[in-house]
Formats: sequence, C-alpha cells, structure tokens
Amino acid sequence: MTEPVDEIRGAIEAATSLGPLTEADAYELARMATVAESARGESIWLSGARADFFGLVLSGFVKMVKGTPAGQGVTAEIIGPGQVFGMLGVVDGKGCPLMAQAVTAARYVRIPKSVFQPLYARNSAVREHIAVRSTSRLRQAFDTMALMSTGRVEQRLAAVLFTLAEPYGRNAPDGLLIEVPLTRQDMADLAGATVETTIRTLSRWQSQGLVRTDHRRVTILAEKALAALLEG
Amino acid sequence: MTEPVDEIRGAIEAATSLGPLTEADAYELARMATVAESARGESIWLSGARADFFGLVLSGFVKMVKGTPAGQGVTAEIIGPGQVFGMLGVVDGKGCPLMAQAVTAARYVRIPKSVFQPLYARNSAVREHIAVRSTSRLRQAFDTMALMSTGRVEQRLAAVLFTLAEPYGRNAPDGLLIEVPLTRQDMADLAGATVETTIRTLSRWQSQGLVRTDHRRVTILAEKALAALLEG
DNA sequence: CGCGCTGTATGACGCGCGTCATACCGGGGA
DNA sequence: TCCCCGGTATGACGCGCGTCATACAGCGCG
Repeated sequence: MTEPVDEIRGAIEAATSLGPLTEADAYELARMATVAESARGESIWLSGARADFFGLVLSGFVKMVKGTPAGQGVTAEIIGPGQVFGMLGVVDGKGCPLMAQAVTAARYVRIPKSVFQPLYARNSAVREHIAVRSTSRLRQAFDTMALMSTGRVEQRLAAVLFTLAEPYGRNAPDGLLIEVPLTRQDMADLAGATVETTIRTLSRWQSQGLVRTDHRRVTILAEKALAALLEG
Repeated sequence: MTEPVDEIRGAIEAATSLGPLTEADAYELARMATVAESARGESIWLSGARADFFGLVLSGFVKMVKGTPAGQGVTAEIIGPGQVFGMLGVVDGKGCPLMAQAVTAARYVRIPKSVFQPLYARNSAVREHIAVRSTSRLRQAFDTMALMSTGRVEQRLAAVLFTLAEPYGRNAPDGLLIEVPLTRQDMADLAGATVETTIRTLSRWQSQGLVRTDHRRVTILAEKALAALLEG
C-alpha cells in the first residue's frame, strides 16, 4: 500500500489541469492536501459558500450545479477522475458560485486554496496554463449558451450526451459507452429539462435503437443518427 | 484635431480590459493599430474566420454572435465604448468562434494580434489581468447558461435588460435608461427568443408601465416590478 | 411622388414540453 | 418478510411560445 501523500502527489502530478508543477511544488501541495470521500448525492460544498479548498477527483464523478432564481438547479459540468473543480476562485479570489455535489460515490483530494495561491502567484507557467484552460472553457460556455437558448430538448439532450462522450466515452462492442453513471434526473439537469421529458426522449431513442441505457450508463448505438438530431 | 495615433493611445490606455500597460507598450500598440468604422449591421468578421486582429470600441456598439447548429444566431454579449472584443484568441492562439457585428454605426481600433501577442507574452501583469477577466466572464456565462436553460422568455428578457443596464444604464428622470440602441430582433437574439414573442412581451410591459422604448432605447420605469419577474 | 425596405405590431394556430397524477420495479432496513 | 423509497415509466391536460400571415409606420431613393 502506498503512502497517502504519495498517492496524492501522483494524482497531482498527473492532473494536466494544474499545469506544469515542479516536483517540489507537487510535493508541497501533496503534503498539505487531504483525501476526502463523498457518498452519492452528497454536497461537497454549497453554492456561495466560500470553500477554502478546491478538489481533484481521484475516482467517481462530481457535478457543478448552478442554482437558478427559479429555484431548481442546472448542472454546468461533470467532473471526472483527474479533473479539478472549484479552482476558479483561486484566480481572482472570489468564491466559486457553483455548488459541488457527488454524482456517484467519489474520492477526491482537497487542496487548500491558501496553499495553492502562493504557488499560483509564483509559478507563471501554472498561471498561463490555467488561463488557457479558462478561455477554452469560455468557448465551451458560449456553445452551451447558444444551444440552451435556442434548441429543443431533444437537441440539448443529444448535445449533452456528446459533450459527455468526449471526455468520458469509451468504445464498446456495440457503440460508444459513456462511463458516467447518471440518473434521468441528472441528465435532465444537464439539459435544462424536466425528468419526464428526458425519460420520454430517452425511451423513444431506445425504441428507435439510437441509445441503450444499462445501470445508469448510456451507450450511444447510432452515433450518426443521434448527431443528425443536432442539426434539426 | 488630435493625431490618430494619440487618439488610439488614449483609448488604449483608458481601456481597463487591456490591463496595466506601460507607456511604451501603449504607444507601441497605438502605432501599429488602426481605426476602422462599421455601419450598423455590418459584420466586422465572420464566425470561425481567423481574424488577425481584435477590437477596441471607440464609439457605438458591437455584438458577438454565436451561430447555432440550427442556423440562427444568439448574441453572447454586447460590447460598448472602451471595451475590447475578440481577444480570446490571443490567449491560446485559437481563433475567436464568435461573429462580430456592429449593432450601431461604430468606430473601433483594430489591434493586430501579432503586435499584442509578444506584449502579452512579456508582460505578466497583462496576462494576469486578462486571466482574471476571463474567470469573471466565465462566472457570468454560468449564470446565463442557467437562465437560458430554465427560464421562460419573460424572465430571460428581463435578465437581458438588467444585464445591459449594468454597464450601459444611466439614471434618467423617469427611470433607468439603457443607452444601447437595440431593435426588437437584437433583444430577441440576446434572450434566445423570436422577434414576435419579444415584441409581445415588451408591448405588455409597456402597457403595464414597466418599461418604455424610445428610438430603440429601453428605459426601465419600474425596476423592482421588473426584477420581481426574475423570481417567477 | 410612389416604391421598396426595415422595423414594429397583432391575430390565429399548433405543438412541444412543463405539470400533475399514477403505477411499476428493485434494493435496503427493521 | 413487508414496507418504504428512489428511480423509471406512461398518460392526460394546458399553456407558453414558435410559426405563419397580415398590416402599418418611417425613411431613403429614383
């Protein structure tokens, strides 16, 4: 069994989101970080709460949820193993406006912002790396905005599946398996729709042979046919 | 009459979006930049086109439009005097995925990316400044995403007005005047709705005394009542 | 002046999808 | 074992809003 600090350090060094850290920096972070676990559905932090740490997922999946004025939440993104979440606040000192919640049972590293901040201030390569990632996410955000404001639910849902398939898709014998276990409610939150409509849409797709769901995991069976819906 | 280069330099130094430039840097940029004009409705660059410059608005307004797979466009943001647009591509070298189009007759400074890039690479204060602004826009983007995916048109439209009022609102005798001249179509694009629905909604608000429109400029008469719609 | 074009406005119609209600299934706990 | 609860599924209903059609006012132009 490896020492926890080594496991953490390994994960930190492997996380491309953090950028090019020196060995000493990685060790420093690892030394001050801790591993935490959350059960499925558990909140890691609440929206608006000034979390004093950000997270690096070791296993499982975490979602970032934005509360709407209307009350219900919309999921902004799904964070998987090797990805960090809640680091936005590190850049400008403001808190993260999104709620973090475990989609599945999850293990993750808690890295105190107070430890990372000086490193961020000192290491310009890390700053640059994070800046580039921010702009890339901004591009994605524009795409999502455009989709959400014009599309029908069917299109949004299809887009959600493809968005998830990009980082978390795996080729399976009969199609493209999305490795994130999501309930219909989870997908509805991603698409900005209701559970019922999501269920209906997926049922229809299933009967048309476009997708298959198995233990909360979706497999895209007919990629081209599903992609065609996006043009609608 | 001031020399063009001085007018440009003044605008560049005043633009907070560009960050803390040294005098020499500002002069260097100004020397290589040019002033351009666009008539209302004119495209400054097309989506996907690799513009080799970004812009700094001197007067008038410019909108950034994201084309949707479905065909029609959604306006991501409105850029006013003193604001820059299309600078995203400078950070990571990729092009700007949004179309830039003049909402009104507009004058703007064209700053070649090839001139700004080395400055960006050299001046870490500028990098940091831009990074902070990116994260702030990312936050906004999350808000907009949440709004677009859940809200009714009425709510989205109200949100659009308040979003515009923040940078471009001015206190007028009878309310809050939004200084951007927008057609109903423009507002529809911002809200992700159709012209007809936008017209109907604004007509209703007008008859209820919530807003007034005058020469394409909207005045919010009953701020609290309008804000109440957001909670719906 | 009439003509065309753009922007605003209003009505009719239909469908997508949100809302509410009901039912079934599987798993974990007393 | 039964019960309960979270997740899935399906039907009925209604309304918001997108779509299409029509009308009119302002404005530049030949």
